[in-house]
Amino acid sequence: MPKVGMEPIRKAALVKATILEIGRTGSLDVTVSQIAKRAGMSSALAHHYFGSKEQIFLAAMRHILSLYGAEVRGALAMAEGPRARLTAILRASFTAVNFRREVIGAWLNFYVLAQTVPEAKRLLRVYQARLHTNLVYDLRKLVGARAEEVARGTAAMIDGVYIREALKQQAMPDGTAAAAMALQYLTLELDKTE
Amino acid sequence: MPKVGMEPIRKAALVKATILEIGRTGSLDVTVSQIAKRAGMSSALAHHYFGSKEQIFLAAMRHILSLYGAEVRGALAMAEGPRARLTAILRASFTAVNFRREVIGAWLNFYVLAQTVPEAKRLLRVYQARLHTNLVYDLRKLVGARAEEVARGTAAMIDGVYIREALKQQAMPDGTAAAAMALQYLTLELDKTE
Amino acid sequence: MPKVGMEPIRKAALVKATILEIGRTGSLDVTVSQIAKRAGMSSALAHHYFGSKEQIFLAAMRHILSLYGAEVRGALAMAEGPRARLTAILRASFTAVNFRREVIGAWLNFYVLAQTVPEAKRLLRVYQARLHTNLVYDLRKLVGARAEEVARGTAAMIDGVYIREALKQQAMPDGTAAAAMALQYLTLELDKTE
Amino acid sequence: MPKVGMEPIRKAALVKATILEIGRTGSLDVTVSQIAKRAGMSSALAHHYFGSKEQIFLAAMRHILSLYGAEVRGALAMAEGPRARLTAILRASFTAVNFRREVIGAWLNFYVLAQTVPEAKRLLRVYQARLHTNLVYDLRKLVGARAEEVARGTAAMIDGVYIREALKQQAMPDGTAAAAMALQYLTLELDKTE
DNA sequence: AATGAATGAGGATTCATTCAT
DNA sequence: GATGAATGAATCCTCATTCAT
Repeated sequence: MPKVGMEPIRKAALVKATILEIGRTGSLDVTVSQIAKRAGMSSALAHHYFGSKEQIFLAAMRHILSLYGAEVRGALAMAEGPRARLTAILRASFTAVNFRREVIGAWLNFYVLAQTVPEAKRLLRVYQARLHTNLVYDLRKLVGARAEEVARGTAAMIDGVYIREALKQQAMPDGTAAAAMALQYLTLELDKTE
Repeated sequence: MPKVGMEPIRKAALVKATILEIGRTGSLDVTVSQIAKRAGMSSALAHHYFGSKEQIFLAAMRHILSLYGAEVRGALAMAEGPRARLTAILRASFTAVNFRREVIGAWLNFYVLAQTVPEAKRLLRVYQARLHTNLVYDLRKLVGARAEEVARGTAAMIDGVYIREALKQQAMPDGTAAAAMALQYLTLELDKTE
Repeated sequence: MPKVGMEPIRKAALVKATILEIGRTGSLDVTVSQIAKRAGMSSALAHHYFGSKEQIFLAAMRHILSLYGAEVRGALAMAEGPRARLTAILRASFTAVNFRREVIGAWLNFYVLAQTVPEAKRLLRVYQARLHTNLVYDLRKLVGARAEEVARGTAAMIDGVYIREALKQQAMPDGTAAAAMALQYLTLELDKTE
Repeated sequence: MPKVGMEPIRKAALVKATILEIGRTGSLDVTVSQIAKRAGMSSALAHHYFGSKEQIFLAAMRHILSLYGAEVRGALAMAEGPRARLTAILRASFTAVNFRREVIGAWLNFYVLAQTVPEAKRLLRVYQARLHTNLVYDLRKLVGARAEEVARGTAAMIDGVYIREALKQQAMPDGTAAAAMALQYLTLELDKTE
């Protein structure tokens, strides 16, 4: 039996290792060798699969963004009514899957990567656009014309909570508390207009 | 008598150049040579005055943080009453001096630097602590026990607005709009309790 | 299957090149690039295998010391009786393998290296201790209580002859004459007590 | 009053500082700045007086060699008879002035310098030649034809004792013991022929 | 006389990337 | 598929030396 189907396994291992390494060091100054080592292979193989370091980073970004997207979709599927849906989106943003030490560190660095690498910027904008659309969709029903504005505020709050968590560097981020902070803002906006 | 007194001039030029370069490239991957060149001197001289690249970065951070501090102090000096003071703090956060393209890019990267360099983390924490104290001081009078919570929310909002601006990369950041977004949150909190 | 097993070959080539370069220039101010070039590879590869310049130097030292050790052991294996053994040790010290231009130059510089690099000092002390032990072992039988003293004198004489040879810088060191000088001292000591 | 006559003072201070620094670090990798700082002046001034680092080193060498020469001359002046004179020369070699920590370290490094800098080699050869002449002069009367040979052996012994002391790096070198070791060899040679 | 200012040249080290096997 | 081998390019940093004052 030929060793087929290794590609997705290897790639997944590299993506995971990349996030861990970026999260661990808190910086993009991670070498391909470090990543490959943690993924249990040679750096040459990493290049073989991804072509370049930049592509490895982008794959890691896509992974995190898709994890996030999945979490949000899952949460939305169970929520009934605009308010519940909005709450679900926010909660999903601070789930244990997303609001982990490494992921938070990676997140911050992806913002930096986006300053340099166009594709990274594009990815981040896609994420922002989706979040915005999702928020506006339900906000429209609750705050009408102010939906856009409130959506922007909410998104800013989410990012702000993330970035501040990155600085705390405590062992275990408290997703619940973080979600509460973001929810607090949203609630104020909603209750004001209701 | 030797040519004398260049040190502060050179250092200031380097700090300025550092912020410009970090802002321009949107990353800490800036070489000392680039910085020195932009500051109109050799990289050797940059090292002579600062000792290391890290120290150059830290000096740039200190500069930005002190600019920010000055702006806040200046605004506070003219404000009467807690509400006006809180508004002043927020407005100061998005003044033309602080909310410039380069500075925003630098800000983001300083958060990254703080993940690696202890002194950078310390500086950022000092900034956060000061902001927190300032906010709580006036919030106490307006929202009482919830002061701490609201202060944290406000700070998160400020950081969130900054980080999102970094991604826009438009020619001229709109400080007024940014301030408005942060103020909106604060207003909601204040009006709720009043 | 990758090209494999180059490490020992490369390392050996680098060690040899290091000794040659130090011997040629008569100083430790040799660049890794020079060494690597002479060894037929890039300086990056030299670092890859040794990690640092210091490690390259230490490897070269170990090589020379082990050559010396082997020479002494070989000579001792064929010698019968304490006097013959002592003579063998001295002769081995000035064998063609050891008493070469480059090796003499390297030797001197290793003494300098030992002033700065602890591991180098340790290596040199190990060499001295072994020589001392070897000498004392046989001297004890011939001069009894004075063995320690005579051993120290002999060792000093060996080092002295080496250092003076370094200054001559003639094309071909005369190992026989050098050995004779050291033997002369030893003979005097032995004959005096006999 | 103009500040005249500073030159010899400055030069002397630099020479002293050079020996101290070389002795302290045990290597020639001493910067002009370090030397100048220890001598209480700027590195620019050091260059002003000596022209180059190499010249500073050479001046330091000359100083040490002349100290040594003076010590020997002084000792010879008081000695009566060939045997006493020879003893005096050896004793002078390990006087407190010469056999100091820094001076020993400097000595070793001057041998290294001599490998690179022709003038340094010349100086060292002059020293060796003088010592040789001095020794032979008196040895001739005591051992006749063997004078040359014994002189070379004695000189080697002196250098050997120095180099080994450099490795000990103990706080206070024991000049008396060192002298005794060299004298022991000489005595053997003399007593053998007498 | 004296020094702060300034730099060019160089050197150790790192790393993404390529290649032969 | 997989990796050890190999390197060019880059970067930080140091330092002897020069210069203007």
